[in-house]
Amino acid sequence: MGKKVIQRQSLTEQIKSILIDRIVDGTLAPGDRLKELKIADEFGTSQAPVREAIRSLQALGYVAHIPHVGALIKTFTAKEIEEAHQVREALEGHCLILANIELTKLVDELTQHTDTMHEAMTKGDIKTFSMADNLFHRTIVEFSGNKSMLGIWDSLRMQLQVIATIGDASMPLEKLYALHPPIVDSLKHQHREHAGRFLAEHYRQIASYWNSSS
Amino acid sequence: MGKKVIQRQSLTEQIKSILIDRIVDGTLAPGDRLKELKIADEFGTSQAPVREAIRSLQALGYVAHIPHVGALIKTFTAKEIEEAHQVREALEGHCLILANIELTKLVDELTQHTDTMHEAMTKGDIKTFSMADNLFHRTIVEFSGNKSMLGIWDSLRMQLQVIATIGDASMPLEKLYALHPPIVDSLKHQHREHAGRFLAEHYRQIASYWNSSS
DNA sequence: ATTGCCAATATTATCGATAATAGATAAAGG
DNA sequence: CCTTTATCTATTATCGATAATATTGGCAAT
Repeated sequence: MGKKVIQRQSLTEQIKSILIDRIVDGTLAPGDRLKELKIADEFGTSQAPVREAIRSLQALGYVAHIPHVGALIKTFTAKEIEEAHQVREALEGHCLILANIELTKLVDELTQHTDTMHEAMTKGDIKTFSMADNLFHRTIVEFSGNKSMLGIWDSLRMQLQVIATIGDASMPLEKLYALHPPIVDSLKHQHREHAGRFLAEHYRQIASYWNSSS
Repeated sequence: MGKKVIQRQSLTEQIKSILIDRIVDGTLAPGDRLKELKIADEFGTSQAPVREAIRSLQALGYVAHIPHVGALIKTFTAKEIEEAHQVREALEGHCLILANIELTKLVDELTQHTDTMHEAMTKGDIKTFSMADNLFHRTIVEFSGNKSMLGIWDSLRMQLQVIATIGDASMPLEKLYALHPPIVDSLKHQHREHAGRFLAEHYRQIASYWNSSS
């Protein structure tokens, strides 16, 4: 005990997390410009820590920095979004088919998520559904035990968040839901190749919906 | 007369590329510490642009930043290196099997690289061999047309460079070379699934060598 | 109206200096 | 002799101010 409970976080870190919160919750929308002095003024700091915080955001893929112009919250083209989907498909597919994982436990956890999705679907609760959907796929990568891969998977959140929030581009929950149980069932029977194929089908469907509405 | 050769690159950018060069060519070795004022002094600038350049390096995965301590050139654990391999395998595998690519052209280019590898092998030119090997795999991802994926693939260069330079941990060139033609041949016969399997085998072999020597 | 230029303004990039912090070293106490 | 605490030092973190650059809006010429 007696350790300093007050973990003093650097200004940069504090500013960074506040800005991330704002980006994630939409207070700062894609295309918005982050003005260093304005933010510095708001937090009562100098320009330096704000500048650093913004650089960190750039590293995390939240903003794009243009010299002598500043940082803009990233906007993604339809192509970039599709590309991100493909990357996730590649990573998840590899984990399903080749990674060294405990299938039984994975099936248990995935089942939980499909259950949640099903419940949210009947209630029409899009937000909960999206979260469970997201967790479903993340869990697959998580179970591979490959932290680097999970980090990369996570780093694509910005690109794919768009779809989750802009509802009209996503398919009906029923269709979306239906793509998941086959994956779990295949795994339940140790048919990892099959699971991989269903996963590919899952992403193919999403892509076609996405393309038809963009 | 014309204007001076306008120095359109910011100090930050200039410092950044110099530091990257030094990291890549080994002048700055893993574990080395980057001292802001020392570097600033060397370049005759203030601390600020150096600091920013270092932040960029962090974003690119070259250094790890520890608060109030500074930036250290990244060192990777055996596990992280293995993880990076798996990520590349996942991405390349996806491109081979599922991406929409021009197989004929890909085969052409891959053949060029295997030829280069073969020649370097007979000469015992490890460096050229490594470069061709690297290009071989990069080409697979490049042909998918997925820029985001290629960016991620590239971002793993640091983790895998270690193996290329530390020769003793890599397998004999002959063995390493032999893993590539089967992939090209499968593609030549449109057997993309086969190619994928040979790719997996390729990475499996490398992993086992890596493990036995670490 | 449309284009190109220039001044005015807003904003980033850089500076030099100071404050805060971690790590090393020396001093004090058992 | 060892442990703990205080002091010193090297380095990062932050500051306020200035320089460099982009953007905006007005004005003139066509």
